[in-house]
Parts: sequence; structure tokens; C-alpha cells
Amino acid sequence: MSSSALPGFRDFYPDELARRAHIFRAWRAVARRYAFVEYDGPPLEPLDLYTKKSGDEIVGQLYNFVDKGAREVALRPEMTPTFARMVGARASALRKPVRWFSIPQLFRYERAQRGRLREHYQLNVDIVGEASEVADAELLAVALDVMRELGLTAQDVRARVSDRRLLNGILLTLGVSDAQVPAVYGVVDKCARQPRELSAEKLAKAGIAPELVERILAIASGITFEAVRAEFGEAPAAAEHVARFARYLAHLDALGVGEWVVLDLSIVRGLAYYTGIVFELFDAKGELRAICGGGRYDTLLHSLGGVDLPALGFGMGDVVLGELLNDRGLFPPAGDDAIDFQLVAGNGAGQHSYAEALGLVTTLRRAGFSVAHGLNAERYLGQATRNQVDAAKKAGVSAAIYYREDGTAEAISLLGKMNGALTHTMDAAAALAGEAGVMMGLRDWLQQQRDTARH
RNA sequence: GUGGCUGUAGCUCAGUCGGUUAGAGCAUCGGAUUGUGGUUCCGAGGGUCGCGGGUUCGAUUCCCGUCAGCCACCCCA
Repeated sequence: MSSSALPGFRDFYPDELARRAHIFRAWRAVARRYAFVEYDGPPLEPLDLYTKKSGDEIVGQLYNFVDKGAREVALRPEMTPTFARMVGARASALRKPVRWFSIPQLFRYERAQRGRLREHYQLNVDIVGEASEVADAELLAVALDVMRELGLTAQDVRARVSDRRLLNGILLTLGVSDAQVPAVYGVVDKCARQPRELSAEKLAKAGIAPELVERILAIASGITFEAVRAEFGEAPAAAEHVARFARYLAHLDALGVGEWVVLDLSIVRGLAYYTGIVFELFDAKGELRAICGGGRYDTLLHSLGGVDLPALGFGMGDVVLGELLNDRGLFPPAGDDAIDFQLVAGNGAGQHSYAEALGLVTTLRRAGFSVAHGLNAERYLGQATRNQVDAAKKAGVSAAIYYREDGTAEAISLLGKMNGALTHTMDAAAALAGEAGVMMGLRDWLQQQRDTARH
């Protein structure tokens, strides 16, 4: 091989692009259904857009370089800083709440592995200017409706939700001191990925009393919201957060996604980033990395030097999602963008010149059909019809079209099994003239062939 | 960045205890004497056996390095 894509980068051959397009279609359809509008920004940004708040250590993860104008630049690793800048620049003019989505290609300089490349596409959905938990519910409903749109069910995907404030309230009620909270977060975040003994050891080291260690680990490794409400619903430090979370769950039910959602207080996600309700989407079998993650980041816009507005959002990448759809066989077979017709010579094709036959092709294309032909006049006139038909079928063509010597043009379905109503005959002169009625009849016939082939 | 496993045709894989021109299936291309069904038959193209070095009369095979991929860490998306 003379060359291949850079490590962690993908070539999208037509089959793969079709799968990507399938995902993008679902993303756009659902985002628009929820009344979000699409935006985009530059894929290349000043390096300091990312180092300003994250520090210089993030540079190790960035695809950065110096451009010919001696500017330090980086391919965008995430969309939020760009989004924050764009919203900040017009904050006072934008109608609130802002409901925007984008499908950026993002880059990271890291070792590639399954579900994790140096480049991916990510649906970003953000809301700015609404502090109510109704917005949190709306946001998660978008993510879950994308799953549904792609054919996944509550049996395939789980939304694990948490709330930093709720966890904080619980910990304070249990007697954890403010100073101990960060250490506890660190343990809780890793709870599922490290041995229980190690977690217990770390909590002990943070000064947590032995009996409390067990309580914390039990809460972190799975507790229902009902249990939380029963135990902490009246506690002064937690009551407000329990009540808010209850309203959140009720809104999720009302939006029709309640059955996907489970409480999981071990979801911490990016200690510095989120301020309220957070969530992650996982495949229910737990085989893959997170499909999607997001939550509320009320202070981020302000800390990035922008306006002081509450905000929330999520990112959903195409890589893990694509693997899940592939595992579940949920990518549609090729066919939605099948070619409508291919010109095929029949008996006595020589009666017409190739140019005449191409006239029919041109007319059909102008009427909106997709039409292929062999691009070789000698082969059109000389190759066995059987071979031409076979080639058309293999190319995914729905119907062969013959330009016959008897003054007719005939379409013959290449879909499904042989049965009646396989052919559609038209007056060649009328077809060549592109008469509306003839074209409409042809379109109806083709649609009918596809409908019957599907069942 | 750390560790483990794996690199043979476009894809999935055989094979070579170190020995002449490295194989199969699928896919691709051409044909089966000009109107038909994902079938069948015939034929063709396609591999510097990841790359570099070492040992050897001889390396795709053994050894070392390197690159890439996968997996687990780290970290996040």
C-alpha cells in the first residue's frame, strides 16, 4: 500500500459513509423535532481557547501546531469553547433559552483504540439561559429520542443520571465534612472500575469513619431514588435537592423517556465542569464505552470569560454509537439511496443509436430519477443482455430500462422475486419528451416495486 | 505515556519443522455466439507475507528493532 489514513483517522468508503449519514440523519431529525437549530464553527481554533481554562497539560491531548502566521493553533477537541464564544458574543441579542445543536468533527491526539479514535463526529446539543430542571429533562429526552430514532430500546441503552448537589447533600447529611467531599468524589467516580477494598482504603485515608465508608460505597454502587427519598427527603442539607430531582424524574416520565433512566450517584464526570444534574448513556450490556455524556454547567460560560447564564448540554459521538448499532444489526441495508434505473440494451438494441438511448437517460434524469448507464457504447451494443442485467442488479439498481425498437420504452423491476406486474411499458416518444403523466406513472410503478419488495 | 497480544490478496483466513513460481473462499474484471433474476460454468487480474536490520548458502518462517492494529491501564469524548 502506498498510503493509508493517519492513525486514528478513518476513510469513509460508500458503505461506511452511508452508516455515518444514517446516524447524522437521526441526529438532525430528533434535534429539529425538539426545536433546536443547527450552528457550526471553525474546526481550527487558537490554542489558548483550550489552554486558558484547562491549563497547559491539555496540550498533550490536542492536535496542535504552529501555523504559517506563527499562530499557536489546535484542531478543536470539543465544541463547548467555540459554542461559549459564539453565544457570548451575541448573548444579549439571542432569544433565551438558546437551543442550538451542532455536528462537529473533533480531534484529539491520543493513542487510538476501540471506540476511541483521533477524530470523531459528535452531536452537541446545548441549552443556554434556563435554570429549571425542565431544561435538564428536555435535554436528556433529546439524547434518548435519538436512541429510539435509531431503533434502540430501553433494553439496549440505559441513561444513568446523577446530581452533584444531591450527592453533596447526602454526603453532608451522613456527616462527611466539606473538606472531605472532593476526595469522596474521586472514589465515587472510580467506584465501578476499581476493587471495593481499594475504594474503602482510599475513603479511610481521607479520614472517613469505618461505618460511614460502607454507607458511602453502598450509595455509590447503586441506590434507588425511592431509597434516597425515604432516607434523605427530609434532611435539611438534602431536601431541596431530593425534591428537585423528583421533579426532574417526573418531567422525564412526561416526556416519554422515564423507562430508560436509572439513578446512579457514581456518575461524576469531569469534576471541574458540571454543577448540577449530569447523565451518561451506556449500552445495557456494559460492553462499550459511554455513548453520550452531558449535564448542567451553569458557571462555565462565565468562567470562559463570557456571560453569566445557566447552561447545559451533551455530546454524543458517532464511534461508540456506530459500534452499538452494528452489534445490534440496526444499520439499514443499502437501498435507501438505490439507483432507480440502469439503461440496458435488449434484443435489437442496434436499431437505435447509443445517442438516442442516452436521450432517454437524460430525460429521466431531468424528471428526477437516478439513472446509470454503462459508459461504453460498444459494450452496450455488444454485451450479452444477461451480463448487463446482472451487473445492474449487483450495482443495486432497482429496475432495468430498455429502449426498444418497437417504439416503446420498458422498465423491468430487478427487485424481489418474479411475479406479476414486473414491467412497465411506456410510449418511447412520450417518455423521451418527458411527458408529465408518463413520468408520474413511472414513478408510481417504481415506488410500488419497492414497496412490494420490502414485504 | 505504560504493559500484553496480533500483522500473509480489497475482506475472512490457510500455509511454510527455514528451501525453487505463497494458496482458498468471498469480492473485482472479462466471457458463456444479443431479452432476464443475487444461481451456474469458464477465464483473468491482484500479495516486495507491515517495514528495517541480524543469523544463515538461503528468511514470509528464527532473533532484534520499528510502525500499525486490538486489549487493559492513564485520561477523557
